[in-house]
Amino acid sequence: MLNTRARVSKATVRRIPLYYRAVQQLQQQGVKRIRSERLSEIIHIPSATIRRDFSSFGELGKSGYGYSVDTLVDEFGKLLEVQDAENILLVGCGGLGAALIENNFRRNPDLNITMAFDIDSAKIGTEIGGVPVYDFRELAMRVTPDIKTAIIAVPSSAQPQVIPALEGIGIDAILTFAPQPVVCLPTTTIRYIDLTSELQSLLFTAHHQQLAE
Amino acid sequence: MLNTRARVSKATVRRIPLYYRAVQQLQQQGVKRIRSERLSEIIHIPSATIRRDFSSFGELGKSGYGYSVDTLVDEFGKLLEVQDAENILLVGCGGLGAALIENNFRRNPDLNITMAFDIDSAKIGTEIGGVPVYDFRELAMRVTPDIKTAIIAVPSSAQPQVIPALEGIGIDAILTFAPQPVVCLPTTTIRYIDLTSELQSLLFTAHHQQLAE
DNA sequence: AAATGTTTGTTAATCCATTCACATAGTAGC
DNA sequence: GCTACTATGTGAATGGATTAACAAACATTT
Repeated sequence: MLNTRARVSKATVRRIPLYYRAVQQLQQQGVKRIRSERLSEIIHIPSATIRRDFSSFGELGKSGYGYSVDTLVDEFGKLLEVQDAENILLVGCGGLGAALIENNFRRNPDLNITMAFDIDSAKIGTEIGGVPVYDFRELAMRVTPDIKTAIIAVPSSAQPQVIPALEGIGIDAILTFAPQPVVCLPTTTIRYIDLTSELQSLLFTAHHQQLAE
Repeated sequence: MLNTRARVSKATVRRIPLYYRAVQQLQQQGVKRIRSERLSEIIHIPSATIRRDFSSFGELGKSGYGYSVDTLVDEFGKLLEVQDAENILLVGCGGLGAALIENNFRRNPDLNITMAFDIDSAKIGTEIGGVPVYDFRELAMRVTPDIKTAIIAVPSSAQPQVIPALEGIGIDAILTFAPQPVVCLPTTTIRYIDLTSELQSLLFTAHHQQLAE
């Protein structure tokens, strides 16, 4: 069923989670079939974009019918590998880090923060939302080999020390909230979430919108 | 000095905060001039992109010299309007909301969360990091007219009630952590930060990278 | 002041993504 | 089974952003 390795564009990859979430909701509502036109209304992505995205994963739909919701849930689930849980470690148990642990992607049982690290001795040895907090200097000792993914919530200044340490223990996917751009191995996939930048560029757009309107 | 309203692309807008942060740091280090080539090494954006972005705000540089760091700090500061403080309200004082308030964009004195709202009576009336928490049902009563910006950190299911209420009191810029897409007024600028999607698409890329490599 | 070297700003080329529009293939009704 | 619909998947057109490459502008040195 999977397409002959048609290249999946980066823009499409960023939309997979949105598709997955939407079709999951439809499935829960008992909806059995969905047209691209109708899905477009729900998630606010043009129907042509939806059809092109979907077609890059194979011929998921049927002409004159639409898509089977169950099929879509299966296919996107496979793409996102939701069947086997992804264990994740988190570095930096300040306000943001602690909030992320508490939350722990509760809606997605396949995403688990299983351990956390900090250098603050007041936090080391404690638990946050059931997740143990270890000394970051014991990283290599504490980490289990199934963990390939890390979330970084440390101050920007500390990040340059954190990344190489993570790469040293086999982490190859990093989500970081420290905006400081950083050099990492070519095998490491890194993504930045920069809250200040998001807010500033949002404000820029909002304040300059009157010109466009 | 400002260019004759050359259109600023969306991609450029998203980079302004990065530029601003970088040139601020250079200024603090006492650096007086910077070439696009050198700046490129620092922020990992190609020098051609930097020059094109900068030129959309006017002729900021000088051939054979580069850019004056002070000039850049001034210009980007003006673009981001950092001189007058932006007061922000936050809705939803759960783990994430509380962490955002505690943090309160401390590095950027012009960004201030000045009040917060929740519907949990245990939180109403308290303070978080010096910011008062009010009853969301008193939104119209409590909000001051200088506030045009809101951050939403409520569960997705609650968001459809929150947005119209905010628009009703004059909010026109919204940053939300609830991924549920939502209809809002054409005058409202909204931006989503979807942590689960970011993580899922990161993992997709990381897991499928071996094919590309 | 002339010559040499440097770096911008921009034109042109390229790349990537979105959108249009429709032939094709399947559905639904009779 | 035949006819009338319907919605996909995709070639072609468009649009937006990035990158290459270089003429023009300025700095610096002699």
